[in-house]
Amino acid sequence: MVTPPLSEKELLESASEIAGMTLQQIANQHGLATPDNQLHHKGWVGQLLELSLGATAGSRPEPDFQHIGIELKTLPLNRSGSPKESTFVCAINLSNIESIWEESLVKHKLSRVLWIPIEADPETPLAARRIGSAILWSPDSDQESVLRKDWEELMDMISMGELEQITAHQGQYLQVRPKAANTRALTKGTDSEGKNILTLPRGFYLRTSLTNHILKQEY
DNA sequence: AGCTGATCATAT
DNA sequence: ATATGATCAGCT
Repeated sequence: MVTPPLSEKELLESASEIAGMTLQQIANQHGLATPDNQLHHKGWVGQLLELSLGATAGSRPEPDFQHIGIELKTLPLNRSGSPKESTFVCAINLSNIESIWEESLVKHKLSRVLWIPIEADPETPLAARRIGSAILWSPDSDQESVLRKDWEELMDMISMGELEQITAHQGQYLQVRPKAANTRALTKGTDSEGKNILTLPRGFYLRTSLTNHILKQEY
């Protein structure tokens, strides 16, 4: 049982200690078996890192390191060392639509993030993948203005009942995509005539164009 | 090869 | 169903 970090400094020290280690080494420290692949274990790497760094939130809607206000995100890298996947931020509440960026869940979630790069070339077995150097990030003013513009455009459409017209092609850094168990999953929403409907749950995701900048900024 | 739309596991 | 953690896989 890893104790939660009491300060930002403690968290960064812990992250520094695991940099360079393999996922197998971390799993061994916690008596866990490494799955052969991630098809049925898509969240395994993220949960392993939560354990290793003493995150406390579990599945509660709170920052991973609540009292120091930091969110933990793993960042899978391809063989070129660039982000391989988009990053899920949060689900969109379609029955209580946010309208103010400053008060939005997206802004709060992204206010302070500890990114942990992880090797994720499919040719490298999961157990052998190495952990990279952590990056403690907050959006700079340029990044935040793009995020805000994307969020406002997308939320405007949602508030107009135009969710079904939104595609993942929209947004420079933020995009809207399904966030559901499958296409049969439903949540409450509103159509363009203001009528209540059931629709596919959606979430906000960060494009790799942003996470790639965050990675490169460090060098 | 990168991207979008679809999907997987677990806890509450 | 919604929150957490994400990656899969077919299409362009």
